[in-house]
Amino acid sequence: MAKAAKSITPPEKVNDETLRAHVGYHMKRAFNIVQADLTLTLKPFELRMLTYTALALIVGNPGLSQAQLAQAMGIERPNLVVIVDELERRELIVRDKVPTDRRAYALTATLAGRRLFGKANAAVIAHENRLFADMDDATRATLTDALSRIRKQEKT
Amino acid sequence: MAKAAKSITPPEKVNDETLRAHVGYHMKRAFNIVQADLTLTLKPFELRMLTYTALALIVGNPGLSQAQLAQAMGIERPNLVVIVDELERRELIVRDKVPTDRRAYALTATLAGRRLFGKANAAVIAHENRLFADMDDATRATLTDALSRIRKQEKT
DNA sequence: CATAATAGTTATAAGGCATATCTGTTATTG
DNA sequence: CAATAACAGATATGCCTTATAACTATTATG
Repeated sequence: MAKAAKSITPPEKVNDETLRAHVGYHMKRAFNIVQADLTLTLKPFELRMLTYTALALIVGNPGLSQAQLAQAMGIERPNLVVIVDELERRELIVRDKVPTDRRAYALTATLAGRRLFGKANAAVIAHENRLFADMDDATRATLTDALSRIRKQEKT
Repeated sequence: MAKAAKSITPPEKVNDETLRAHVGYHMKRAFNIVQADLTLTLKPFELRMLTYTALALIVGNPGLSQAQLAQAMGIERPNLVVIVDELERRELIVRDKVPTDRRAYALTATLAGRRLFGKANAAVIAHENRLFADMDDATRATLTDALSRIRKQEKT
């Protein structure tokens, strides 16, 4: 009974029974933790989740257009612009003109970009191994599979 | 081959193999979908995820203080103020003075608040059943359990 | 060719979240 | 017990994420 002290009004422990009945509640709580840890993990590389994700997709899809990238990231084009701006300014990627379509840019990672991504990605893998340390591979696979099966509903 | 059209540069389908190796990536994608659907679900009640959550916790913990609520929701006190303001303005909750501690407020849901929450919560349950329709109860339990086992790491 | 559609951009706004700071109030402690 | 620390709530402020509207330049279409 360390510091029982002065319990203001009702319970010391807040009852969240109603919310715990919802899967989405657990998803949010878990993701908050993962996200916070990921932010710390990426900080040494001066990357945020969004810039890391964009860089990952550009590295894995050389020549990608901004519209494709925005679509893949599930964000709107205007919001992607500043992300691509930042990666370009840091010379991690280049915006090349597409000869066959002068409206579009072909995004490609530079050598520095690929190198930084390699290091950042290794850190992210370590971060995940740390966070999911007490979760065996089978459970981890089940978790991943269950999550990836959640899909948008068709609007009948 | 419906609309193959004019494939700008590289693939039609963006390769996110690297990202798919991370559980957090699947968590974010899945949560985005759940969150978007939840927003639509709560709209008829003029609730957002945060106001719904706050209301749920106040209904389930009558007399809760704002500090306790903020801590339970994992947000900072200043951000809770506006949420509680909104619920109070809509007369879904009341801020009662705590006689034993004149600094604190005891939050309690009004009858209208409890009624609205009842309806909203039923809608949220329906929303989850819809989203997780193709997931059997065992998988759903495994998912919930795996998610709730993700914990903040001790900073050795 | 006129019009629509597309790629990228700019401007703008709203929501979510954090920090610093302030006012009262309560707790601690020398 | 008076001085100080700690706490509850509130205000101000700023950053990040995301969305929409509207603009330019270019390409596609009827």
